[in-house]
Amino acid sequence: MKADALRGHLDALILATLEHSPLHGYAIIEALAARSGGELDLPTGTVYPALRRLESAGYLRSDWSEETGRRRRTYTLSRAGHKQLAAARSEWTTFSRVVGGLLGGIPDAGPGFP
Amino acid sequence: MKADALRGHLDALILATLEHSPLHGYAIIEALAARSGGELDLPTGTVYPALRRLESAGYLRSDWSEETGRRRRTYTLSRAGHKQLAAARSEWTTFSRVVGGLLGGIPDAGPGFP
DNA sequence: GGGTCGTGTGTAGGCTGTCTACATGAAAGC
DNA sequence: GCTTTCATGTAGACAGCCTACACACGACCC
Repeated sequence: MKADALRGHLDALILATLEHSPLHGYAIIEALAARSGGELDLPTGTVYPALRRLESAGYLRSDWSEETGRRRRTYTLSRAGHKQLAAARSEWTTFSRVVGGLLGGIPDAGPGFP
Repeated sequence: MKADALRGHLDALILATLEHSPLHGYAIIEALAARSGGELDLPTGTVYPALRRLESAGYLRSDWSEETGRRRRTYTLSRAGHKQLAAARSEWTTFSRVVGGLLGGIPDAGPGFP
């Protein structure tokens, strides 16, 4: 699945990924891939700018760590981020109901199947 | 709801709207508003370019009519359009399953809770 | 006769967010 | 030593939706 289809929903996915535990960028990509059953494979050039965007919007905080000898920037959901995630969930519910209704929708009125 | 969130799904909605009967642009906007329960209110500057895009992609055909004294361009779903709609439905199913799954989320599964 | 509202189609230019491609560097494995 | 994996990041291209505007005709009211 292309991230292109996510337009406007990627932020929510990232926030949701960080909901239970802080992660660094690379791990976020892996987590999304794992939790989607391999369906999502986001390029780094998509995720890193998104993280900086979310941080500058105040939804994430970041801290550098070097424990493993590798420098990692670990992102944590802020209070505003939690709030934003809740809002995003609600928006998604509306969105998927509307689109699903329109696409799946309208029990037929058309010529039938056998 | 903003059409901005539709990024990449608008085409599918338009095709679905035309599935059962041909409509002209203005009527498509009204139909989408009605069938979404007023949730969708697309600006003409979004829909008309989309229609031309879909036509030049071969998914729609258009015919001018002037019955009421008003010139209308009525769009009809082509065979390729029907096929595309089916593909879009299938994509939507995957997409909403994945995003819904990630957002609604997985009861944790995170390593290391105390 | 003039103003305004609803219907109807369309273009121009801007903005946002994703894409591809590239650059950098350290650790792990061969 | 060399390649792969982990890890972060930037630059520029591109698609698609946005706002704002322009045009035209009918109906209605004053």
